[in-house]
Amino acid sequence: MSKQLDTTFDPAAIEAKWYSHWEESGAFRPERPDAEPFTIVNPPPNVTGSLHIGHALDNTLQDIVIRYERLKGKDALWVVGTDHAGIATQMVVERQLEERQDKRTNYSREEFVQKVWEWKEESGGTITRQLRRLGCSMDWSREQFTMDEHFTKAVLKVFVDLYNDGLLYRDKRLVNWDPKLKTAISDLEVEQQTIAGSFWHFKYPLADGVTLDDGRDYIEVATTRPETMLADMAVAVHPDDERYKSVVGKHVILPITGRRIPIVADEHADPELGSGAVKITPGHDFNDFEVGKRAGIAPADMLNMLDGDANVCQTADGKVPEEFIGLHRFRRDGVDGARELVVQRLKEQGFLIPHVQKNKKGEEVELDAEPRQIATPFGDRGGVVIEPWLTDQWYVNAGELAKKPIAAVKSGEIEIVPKSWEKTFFNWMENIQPWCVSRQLWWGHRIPAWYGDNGECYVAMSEEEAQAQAGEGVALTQDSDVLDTWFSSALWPFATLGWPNPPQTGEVAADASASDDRGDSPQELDGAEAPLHRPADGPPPRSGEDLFSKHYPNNLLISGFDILFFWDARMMMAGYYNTGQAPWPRLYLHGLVRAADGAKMSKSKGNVVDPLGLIDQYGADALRFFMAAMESQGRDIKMDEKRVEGYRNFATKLWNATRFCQSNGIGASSTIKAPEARLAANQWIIGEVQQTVEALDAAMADLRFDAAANTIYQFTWSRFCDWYLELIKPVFADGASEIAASETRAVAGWALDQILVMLHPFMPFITEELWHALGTRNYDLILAKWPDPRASVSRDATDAIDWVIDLTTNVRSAKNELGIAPGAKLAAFLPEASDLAASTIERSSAAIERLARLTPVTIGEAPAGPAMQVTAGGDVFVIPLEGVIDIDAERARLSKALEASQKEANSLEGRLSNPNFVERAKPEAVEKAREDHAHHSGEVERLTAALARLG
RNA sequence: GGGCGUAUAGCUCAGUGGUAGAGCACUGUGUUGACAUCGCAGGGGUCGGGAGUUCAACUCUCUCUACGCCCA
Repeated sequence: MSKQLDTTFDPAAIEAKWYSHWEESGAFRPERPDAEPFTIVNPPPNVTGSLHIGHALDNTLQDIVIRYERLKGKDALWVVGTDHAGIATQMVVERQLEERQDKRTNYSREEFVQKVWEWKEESGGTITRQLRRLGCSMDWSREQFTMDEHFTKAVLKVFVDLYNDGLLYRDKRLVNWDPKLKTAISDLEVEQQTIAGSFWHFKYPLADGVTLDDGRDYIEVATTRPETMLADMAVAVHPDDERYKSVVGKHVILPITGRRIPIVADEHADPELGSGAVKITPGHDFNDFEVGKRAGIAPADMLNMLDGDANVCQTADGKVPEEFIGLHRFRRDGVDGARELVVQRLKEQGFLIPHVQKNKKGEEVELDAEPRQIATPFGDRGGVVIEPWLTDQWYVNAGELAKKPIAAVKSGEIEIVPKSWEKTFFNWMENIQPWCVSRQLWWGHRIPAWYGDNGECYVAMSEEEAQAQAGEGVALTQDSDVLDTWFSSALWPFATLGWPNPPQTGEVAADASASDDRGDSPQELDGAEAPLHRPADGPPPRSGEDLFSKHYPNNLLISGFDILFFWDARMMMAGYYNTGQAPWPRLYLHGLVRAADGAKMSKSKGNVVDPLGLIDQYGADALRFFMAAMESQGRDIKMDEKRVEGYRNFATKLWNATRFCQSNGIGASSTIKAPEARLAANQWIIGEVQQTVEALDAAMADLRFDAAANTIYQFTWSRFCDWYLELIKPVFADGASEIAASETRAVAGWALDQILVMLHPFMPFITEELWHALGTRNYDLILAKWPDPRASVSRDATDAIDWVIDLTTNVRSAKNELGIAPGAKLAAFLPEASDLAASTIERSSAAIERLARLTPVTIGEAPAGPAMQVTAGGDVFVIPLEGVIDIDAERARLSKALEASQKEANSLEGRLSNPNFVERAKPEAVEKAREDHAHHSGEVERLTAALARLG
């Protein structure tokens, strides 16, 4: 039953209604057991997060794809869920405790984790509600969480498998330690920032009376981190450095600690840099760690001088003076730390070499240190300087796991779109380092490793299995760490589909054979055109369904490029390792959404645009369309609210066009195939629909979201609304042919339906509303069938309409330039009519009168007197203008056109007279040049004559 | 230091080996009861600079400049 549409379109009034209708009816994953599968997994947002503009982009693109594939009849599955987000979530809960002057360590591990679960229950629905507001058609009935029981089981299995295959191991080496969060983090979670710092130069006195060749009794070293000298274990010089050759193998006595350390030769020391000698602190610097190992120092013997908070602690040799113990590594909150005290003591003892520089007046001044810009590592979550720290952690042999993904991208088995990211991908994957996967947190997947009294390690799925390995009576303690969140999310493409459980053999979709009672309703004249599918009676679950077999590998992954390494690459590694297959054949990477001025959005800058605010203001459809239209491959999107507004206007335009149709008896169409049409305008619009579907399909196949959006936008507004609706208005005038009106109602209703289907992936809410407003439907638009016009339209008909459009545009333009009232109806004469002109004037006089406002149109000579000339295709109309004519204005108009044609003709003439062009250019190009030349020459002739006639 | 990307109309951006398009903004105008969240018409660009390849370059190659991002 069609219903009268309100005169204004109010997005808020329809969005909630349709979303809950879709979700409740199971439309997001209709029962299609025999259909080709199409699968996307959603990048799981942090469970306690909320929707930001980047999510809006990412999810809009995915929803467009999934709705498109669903309309094309596929068994489209969009897997959704949330990520437990170890560090982020634990931080949120800890912050809440802090607000109450409470802290995590006041609780047992179990109590704290319980609090996190409570918070997850409380806030976990926020982002999923927001995704619904955006219109995302995910399969909520199977919503996943990375700490669900089945998912956790998969995580443990992968850990155990990797361990048993020797690809995951425990190792003592330097890690990136975040002293604020007190956990290790991976290389990817470290961000290098350049900050202002200092470069100090010190004297390290040589031991045993040794001197350098130049007589000095010390070696000069320089450092940006003086505090680490408390754990120095060597001084390195380049093996070829003549200045130091004589002292290699000798020793220095460290000031402050009095530690006796060797001078070693190592190529790490750069003779060009500073003095050429560098202090070596293997326990607190990644480069020094390697130097230390080369110098024969075992990691276990490397001195450590910092605790987990990065406060100074006693080294194993007990040489750190008491006054340093407990100091923070450097000045913090206005309190000096070990760095400042080391500098002070060295200066007092005469070991500081001052930095001399000139001040503004040109006078030499002495500073303790040289000011410098220093690349400094920061933790991406905690925001404090990372401390390289020697600990035992679990590592994944990423280099081994990266091999298959690299080969897959090289061979094209996995396509990265846009391709320009491939190089970045290879660059990282080919230089990948062992991945530190253990985290010293409480919230997350606990590492399935148990230790015996003597440190023996047992890795197993459960404590029982570990106990079985260890044997009776061995007391076991479980590793207290949890896994990196990305270790689990790497399994998302398959663990969400039931992996590793073998498919259940139970009855599959018992009602699959339920009667097929569609297609026989009066609406479905074309029986074969029934919708392929319909929603299940209720949402799944469908026990026994083997999702993994059917939906893995997935078909596509869409993500921001910012998580290419964090997530996408690791899914590839996990996919190949665990399933032997790529997780998906295609990876689409989109950019960032930036603020209007191009700056990165950030809370601290206060330039964050809230997508929910935009939805409130313009509607979800407008925001979605904006995202699609702006998404060209490989470029960031700048926020442009005016443009969102423009797409809200587009929605209003469609709304009003539909109201017009309603008021003329145009309603829901009954066929998917284009209706039979005789009238030129109707044939023309059918042809236009056909072209639009083809262009849209091509754009979607290439994932050109901008091209797809623009295609349907232009068709709807510039073709359907601007021309077609105007062309058919005369058909509904009083006294017009009922046969013509009837045909036009059928075609217009059909064309409008095709618009709704094609636009639906981009603007799901308004299209569904209009779909139902136009008449009774057997199924919702979300489950309709993609256009398939299967029509052939006559060239004569489309030429006729193109001719009318050309005529109309030219008449309007001429009137405008001559200052003639746009509404004025004028008589026109066509001295020499082409066949096309003659038949079109015959068939479409009403349209010519209404649009071009020419009536009557006479084929024959015009009476003598002032007139203007207007062309349509090759036909030249003469329009007498006695009384209203402004001869000067018409002369100016013709002169301008003449000048343009003359210029074109000259240019083409030049090209055609160049033998090189005629001989060597493609024949089509030459032919086109000839045609254009003929046309412009003709115009020159015509316009010259017309000007002469004006006098 | 290495890698990648971008420079096209006032703004935000598409684009193709045969001398350029969209949306917004701007100017003029308002005729037909879908729509002023609109219609119609129009102005506006030596496609960052330079060189090369080509009959032909905004499009391909090199180079320079500016900006951005990633990695070290």
